[in-house]
Amino acid sequence: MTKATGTDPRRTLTLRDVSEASGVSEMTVSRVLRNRGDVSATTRERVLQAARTLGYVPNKIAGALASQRVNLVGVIIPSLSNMVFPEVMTGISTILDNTGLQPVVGVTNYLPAREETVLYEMLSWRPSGVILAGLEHTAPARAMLAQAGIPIVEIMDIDGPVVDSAVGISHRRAGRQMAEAIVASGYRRIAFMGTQMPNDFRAKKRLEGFEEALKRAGMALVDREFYDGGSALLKGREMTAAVLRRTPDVDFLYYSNDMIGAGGLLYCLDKGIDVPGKVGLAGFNGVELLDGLPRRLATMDACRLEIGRRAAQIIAGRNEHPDIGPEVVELFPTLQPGDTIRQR
Amino acid sequence: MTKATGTDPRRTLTLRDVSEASGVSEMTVSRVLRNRGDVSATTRERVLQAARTLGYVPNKIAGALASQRVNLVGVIIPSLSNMVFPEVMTGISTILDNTGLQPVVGVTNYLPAREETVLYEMLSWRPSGVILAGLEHTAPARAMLAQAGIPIVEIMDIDGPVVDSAVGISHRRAGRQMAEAIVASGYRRIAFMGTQMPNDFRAKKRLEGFEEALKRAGMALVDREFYDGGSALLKGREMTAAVLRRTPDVDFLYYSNDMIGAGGLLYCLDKGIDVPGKVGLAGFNGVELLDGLPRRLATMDACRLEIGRRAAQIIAGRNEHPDIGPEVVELFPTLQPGDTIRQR
DNA sequence: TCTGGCTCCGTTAGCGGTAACATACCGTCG
DNA sequence: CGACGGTATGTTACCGCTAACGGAGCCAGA
Repeated sequence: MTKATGTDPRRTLTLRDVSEASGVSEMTVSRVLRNRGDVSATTRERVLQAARTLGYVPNKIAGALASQRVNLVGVIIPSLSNMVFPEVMTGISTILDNTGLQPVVGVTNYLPAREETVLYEMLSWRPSGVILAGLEHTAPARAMLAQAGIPIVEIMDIDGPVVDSAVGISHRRAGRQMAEAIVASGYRRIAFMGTQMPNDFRAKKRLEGFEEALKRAGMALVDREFYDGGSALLKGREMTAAVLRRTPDVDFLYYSNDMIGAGGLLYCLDKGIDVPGKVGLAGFNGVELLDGLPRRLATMDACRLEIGRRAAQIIAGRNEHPDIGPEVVELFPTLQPGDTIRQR
Repeated sequence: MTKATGTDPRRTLTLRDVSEASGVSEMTVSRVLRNRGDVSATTRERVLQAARTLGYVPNKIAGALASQRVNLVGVIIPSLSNMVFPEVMTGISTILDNTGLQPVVGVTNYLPAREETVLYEMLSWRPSGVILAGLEHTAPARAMLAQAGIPIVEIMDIDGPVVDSAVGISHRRAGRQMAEAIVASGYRRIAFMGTQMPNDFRAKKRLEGFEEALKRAGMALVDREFYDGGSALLKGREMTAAVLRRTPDVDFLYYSNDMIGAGGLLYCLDKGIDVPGKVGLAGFNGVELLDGLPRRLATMDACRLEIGRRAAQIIAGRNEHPDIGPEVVELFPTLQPGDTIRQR
């Protein structure tokens, strides 16, 4: 920012410039621009006129410092390329748009250390609240959250201890439910495919729940395959090919997300495999993409939009009424059997 | 933020708290925490120790106001659900990560009025630079950009007048190139499918370029179909079905983006249509998704990652050396014929 | 006429940092 | 031994805005 001397026309404008141009005090200008306090209609008009012709843009930095109020909400998510998170963002935005609050996104790439850094950066802007994905954080991050003195909402997951508020689903239960549905449909030789990522705790919990339910039914996974990086759709194809080759008598393929599931589905259809007769498939998430596939993949909706909305509501509510306490909201995903689990 | 009286342990900490805890002046603490100026190793250690145990998080609002420096870069994009933009974001992040600058995202939903609002909000935080998609802005937005006195980079498109700097491709040329390739492969009855969105100027320019090249070859589109909203993959199927029904002798389907193109491809394969023999297909963008499809859709890479990188480089460079002037960078997308244009 | 209560607007004192300058302390060298 | 330069720290004056309060002007009612 060029800081200029004297009458440089490109010097950044301040309230004082507007106040001089309109012949009132800075305070009155401030009041007009914030619609706060009583100002006569004529003065208001004169000030607005001056501000417009000058092209004045208020300095929120100074405003925030003086008022101790920052209309930002930090949102910390693992990734933007997952589609899941943009959708959560949409949910958050729809609510925040009516509140004067504004989301600011930070991305961690599933790295806890990065989450810590991003959180630190965000908190240093003194936001009105923080929404962050997951329950697993580094110890310093946890300490910062506890100290921050602002509403914190952990989203997506509720299987674990919560710092303050939380909105999410039980991934463990989701995995269990899917396993139960699969077993109930008569499938017996079940394989799993998913991401390698050690820090995708939610995928891990789903798998745990899944295996737990299998065990309870006296069964276990007959094969498993992991990937990391690359085009999920392609990886889904490749992993499916690998599993079918290695374990030809497999009769169900459970994918940790819909994208690789879709790849697997396309592969099976390519190969002329009878789906869901010979092999059943299921994914997780209910991504929009699935609607366009030749067959609807069985999946579970992760309530992403609703999670975003509820989280934003908690922040907005506690911002208005600071005496509201923390809250933990569990949402319940619905199983959508689609066309890739046989009905009995 | 709870503002507290007296010795409330949850009062937000300030430099003063750290300075008292470590027995030095606030200024010294400030120096330590910013790694600036000379501080003896012992004091430094003592200060850091105090800051850590207190859990002090600096207040960037105050810092920014005092130093007239804000390490934020505003990034304004039309949408997060397009995949194109997350990828641009990735490009931006990789560069900014090494500079101490931090991206802040704003989303416009392809609404010019919303872009204006978002821009105003961003500028009111006095960022070090702004990156925004497209060359089309409202008059007030354009005025704000011109006034801001910070580096501005318009990205994605270079077909038009630039406010300051720009990095992008010529969508008109891209459309033209694709048309030429299609015509050269012997296709003659070509249909177009794309979004309805009146504010997706880049898609519009591609179509213009496309039609222009057709015209030059003595041809014209034989059919066209638009959609808006919904699952792009599904819409691609539906539109393709509609076009094939309405214009059975069509021999090429040009899609404004790869997602609907993929839907169209899946539809054609479902129906057993000979691709690319009887009908050829092409999209635009080169999304990762395509790698997993049964056949590779012809497309053009829009250089998204590189656009993000170059834009960020411009901001970072001009931030370091304010005397560097504006710059317009044209990138050249490459046509990837894939398997859906017949080779001759 | 005076009081009280409005409406409208100005003054003052920060918010929590940092730039720029001042200062204390030390060793070195002419 | 005093002037000098470098290092390590403190002091002062803001940055641009807003909370809180104060005061002028005006009208109604006693």
